[in-house]
Amino acid sequence: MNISKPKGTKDIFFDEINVWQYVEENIIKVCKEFNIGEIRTPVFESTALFKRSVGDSTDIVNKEMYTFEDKGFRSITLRPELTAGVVRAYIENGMSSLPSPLKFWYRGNMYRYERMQKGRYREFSQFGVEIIGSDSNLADIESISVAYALFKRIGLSSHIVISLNSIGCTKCRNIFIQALKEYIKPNLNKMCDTCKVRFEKNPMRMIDCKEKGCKDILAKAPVITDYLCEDCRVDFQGVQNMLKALDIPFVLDNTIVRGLDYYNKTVYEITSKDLGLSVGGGGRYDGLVSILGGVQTPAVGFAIGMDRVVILLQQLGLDKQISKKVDLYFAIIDKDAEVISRKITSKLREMGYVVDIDIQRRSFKAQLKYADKIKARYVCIIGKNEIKNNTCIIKNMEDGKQLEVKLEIDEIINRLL
RNA sequence: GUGGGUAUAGUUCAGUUGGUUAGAACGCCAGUUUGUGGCACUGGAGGUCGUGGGUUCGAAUCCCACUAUCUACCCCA
Repeated sequence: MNISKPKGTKDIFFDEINVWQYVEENIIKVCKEFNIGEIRTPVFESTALFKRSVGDSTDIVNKEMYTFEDKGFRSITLRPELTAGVVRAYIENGMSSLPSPLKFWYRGNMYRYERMQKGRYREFSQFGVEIIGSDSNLADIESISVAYALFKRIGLSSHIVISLNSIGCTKCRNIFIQALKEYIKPNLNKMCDTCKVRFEKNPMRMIDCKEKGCKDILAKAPVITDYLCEDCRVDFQGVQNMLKALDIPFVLDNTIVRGLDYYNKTVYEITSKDLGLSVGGGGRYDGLVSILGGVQTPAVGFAIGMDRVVILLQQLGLDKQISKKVDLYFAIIDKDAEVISRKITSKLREMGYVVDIDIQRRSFKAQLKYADKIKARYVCIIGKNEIKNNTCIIKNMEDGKQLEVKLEIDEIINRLL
């Protein structure tokens, strides 16, 4: 083998794929319960879509996109996130004329050209929900509820923290930015280089700078929540009250500003204490639909990093509980049993049992050994004697006890517990 | 983009001051008498020593570059 997978990608199989499927199955269940429909959009989109939506000054657009020119000289980008694609689809398919609000969920691979690290890949998978058309904070609540319901369903709700903040509307945010800049200005030369650039281009992003010097200066900086206009303040307070009433735990964190430009009002990040990593985030993006050429439409959404959720499940040992088992393995010791055992096998499979069968004509001993290795709960043995008597032997692999029964579906099923 | 570590069998790793045919454990396959798994014993398969250069009579071992990987930044999911 001299060809290996591209940097930042991975192969998923065996135990790990079980964990992925476990999460995906629960996503489908939860979304169905919330009456959220799935949407699938292209893996690649026009580069302009992300430049306009995610924002020119963001790291994603500046240095992380997989962008290339196709044979028709179009600039194409592998999606680094999916909100932009969903909103594009919303506009392009005239969904504004559909009953509002619309709720979509998605699951797919995203691509960002980044240096690899724990839980960070160049091809990674996100699950997300977008609610388009409601300007009420009940929509914010709904989206947070979905995220929380999923974590609860997969047994992680006590391992995550929802950090909440409001970054206001355009009006009050601009007043805040003025105040922030005035405070920073005298100390600007002490700040890091990226902050100096952000001071001009995207002052909000200075707030979550991790640089020590910047942190010290920002510790006493004005706080966005003090500058919210009456509307935004009431809206944000309403979100908090509602979450409390619904017993969805959260903490307030005014350093959360999100790395994408399209957010406003309530934003949040979901982090794992065990991993020390963000596993998801979201918020309101009332301006995005109009930025992309649609009529002004309010919207909220979030995305969860599936890779990190899977890592979290594995790290907590929850993955072992969801490993899949084989109900019944057919050990065939006689050629005359090959057809009949296969007929029974397919009937059992149609009934939903997980059934495996020898496909190698190996020795009986080897077949039992194999059944043991794939963790078969029972083995059905059919050899010369059994064929002659029209019977089979059902062996319980846990206690080793076995019983001869008639070679009939019902008889076999009765032995499987 | 920046800093540090690592790279030998499917996996986890040994490999002496550079010296014949590169090892172990686990895993895999098979056998230990004819139809019974886990335990034990025996045997077998499996390695361009990450890639390419260089030093040397001789390189898994020393030097350089590249690549991959892990980790901390940056940022995020």
